[in-house]
Amino acid sequence: MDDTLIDIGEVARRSGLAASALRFYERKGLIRAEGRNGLRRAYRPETLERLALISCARDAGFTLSEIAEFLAARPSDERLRARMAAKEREVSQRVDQLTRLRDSLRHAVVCTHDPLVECPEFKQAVRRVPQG
Amino acid sequence: MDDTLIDIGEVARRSGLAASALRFYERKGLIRAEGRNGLRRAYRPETLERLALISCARDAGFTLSEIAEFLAARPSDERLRARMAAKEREVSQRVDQLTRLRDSLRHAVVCTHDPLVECPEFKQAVRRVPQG
DNA sequence: CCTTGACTTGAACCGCGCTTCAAGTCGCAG
DNA sequence: CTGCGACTTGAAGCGCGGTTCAAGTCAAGG
Repeated sequence: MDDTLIDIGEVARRSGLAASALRFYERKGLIRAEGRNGLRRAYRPETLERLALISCARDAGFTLSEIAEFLAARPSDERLRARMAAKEREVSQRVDQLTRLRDSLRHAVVCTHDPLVECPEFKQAVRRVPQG
Repeated sequence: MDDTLIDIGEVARRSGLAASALRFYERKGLIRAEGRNGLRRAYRPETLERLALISCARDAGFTLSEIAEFLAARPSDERLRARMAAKEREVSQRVDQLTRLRDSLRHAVVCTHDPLVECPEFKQAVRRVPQG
């Protein structure tokens, strides 16, 4: 019908996600097909962008239902806005913690402590963050 | 017997982990009790430090078996060292991505786009990273 | 028209990281 | 000695994020 629409195989290929995952996301309300070509789902190309965002958020530790909520966010939803602000603080802390962990790993690669886990420099990763 | 050893209930309380999780970690080889008091596990206080490290790594997205490997690392294990170097690069990328996501969330909190997900500034989160 | 093969469905299954349960053991206070 | 309650075990169960399977549909090419 509309050749600007793409089918699930192509979306899978271009997004790097399995077709089964795309159907799963649809059941969860994260994406939807614009229409059908016979039985086959026909997706708008923008879906790829949306999927990239979904993958990013999922990698960041968001659950799929959180992502679904955030994707539906309207500027008037103050409760959701507050949840996003909370999530922002959470992500900030994760950034700090991951940064320390990265530094520890970086050190581990050249460390001679035996076992590595005993190295005080390595243990930096686990340093208490103020207001943890 | 040895009152420097602490029992599972206290470890649970002080680590914030459930006793069931501690037994689970033991089965997975992540921690071990120094001895037993009757049937009861008796842990060395250093276990708490180790658990903090485990929690940190787990929050960072390491699987429990990865963590077990890394905890056992000896400086002579070159293969493991290489895996840690790889993990370091992975963590670096996650830091970058999370940083972008944090910035997007920060913006989302004050954004007026409707729906939010259409905001170009918000979409920064998903910006392609060179050599992704 | 007929085959091919990518799609469709719902349901069952998976690995991970635990938690819960049932049944039993034991240390310690009274 | 008698509870009590915190511990012990193995096995089963759970929520998440999907994958796999069986059986069926259908579009397009030869």
